[in-house]
Amino acid sequence: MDNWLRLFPEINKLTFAAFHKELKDSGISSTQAPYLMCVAHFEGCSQDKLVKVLRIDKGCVAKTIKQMEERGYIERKPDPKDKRGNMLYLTDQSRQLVTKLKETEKKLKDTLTKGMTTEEVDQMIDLLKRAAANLYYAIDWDYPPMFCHSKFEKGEI
Amino acid sequence: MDNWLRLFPEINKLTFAAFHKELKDSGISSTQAPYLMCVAHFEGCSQDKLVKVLRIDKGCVAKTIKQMEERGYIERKPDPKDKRGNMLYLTDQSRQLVTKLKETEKKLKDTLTKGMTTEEVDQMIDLLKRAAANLYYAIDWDYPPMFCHSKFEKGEI
DNA sequence: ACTAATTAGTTGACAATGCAACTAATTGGG
DNA sequence: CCCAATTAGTTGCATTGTCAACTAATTAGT
Repeated sequence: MDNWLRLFPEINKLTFAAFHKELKDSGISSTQAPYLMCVAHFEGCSQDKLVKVLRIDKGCVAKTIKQMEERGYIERKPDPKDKRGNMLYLTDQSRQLVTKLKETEKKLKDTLTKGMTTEEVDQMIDLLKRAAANLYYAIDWDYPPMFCHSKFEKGEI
Repeated sequence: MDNWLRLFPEINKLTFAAFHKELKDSGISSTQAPYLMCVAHFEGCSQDKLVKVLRIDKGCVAKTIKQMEERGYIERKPDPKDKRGNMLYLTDQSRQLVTKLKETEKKLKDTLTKGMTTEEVDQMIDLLKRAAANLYYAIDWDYPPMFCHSKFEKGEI
């Protein structure tokens, strides 16, 4: 079973497990963490932003955000410029969580790159970005990968 | 949103999408493909083998394998040496599918590594294996990653 | 300005996954 | 040999995710 493609789900699951461990008693699940981080980074953004950045179905985003709003982790205001849209914000409660999550992310990066030189880390990131871009162009998917600035307005992603 | 940790779920989703595209009319879903490939590689293995190799919950494996058996993609025989266990086999139907899946995997690897030198590909794989191992040791999970032979009997994974 | 196409979001059906409780078989320590 | 611990697998429940159909608002073509 020496198929290196399996390394991606493998690492994915391991990082999820790490988040899960850290967030056990925080009131938020490891699957919701990316939602929160995204809102933190793009405060006031639409739900559609999460769809594009996180590559999660819009139906799922709608349900999850609704739940997170009910539990007090996200505030949703109607967009004055577009009556269809919502604008997403952190709450006081979730702002603390975000700082904690950022620390967790940092720790996770340190763990993952343990024993690697800075050159190796840089090259790994570079290769992964190229891999993501390659896949995107081959697949003809809706949105370019996060790190492909090409089609995105203002290069804000 | 320049967090390179996001590259892992990103690439993961893109590869899944690629498989999804190829398997649209094959009778099997892109989530079931890994199950099939694993049984192909370890014919006669137990369900627990899939749990360890694919890092999927045993309950989920039980349900999915049951469904795949009903649909004629996997045959399940009782293990004569252990009355609790099953032994998993491909069927004639799924054997064809496996050859197709192997081709898809190969194409996907070619796509992903497009524009990379063989040295770069080798280094990427090496770095990913090290990352997976790092995470595993930090997290204290049940099973070592696929590419960590340490704890596995006979080095068969 | 009017219709057509697109876009943001919601909802419901359903598949996939994870977790916990459970059964039954096996292994190990005294 | 016997009881405790472990192991393989099943089942039910909750969460997360995808897909498709839908509403309502916006944009674009003519």
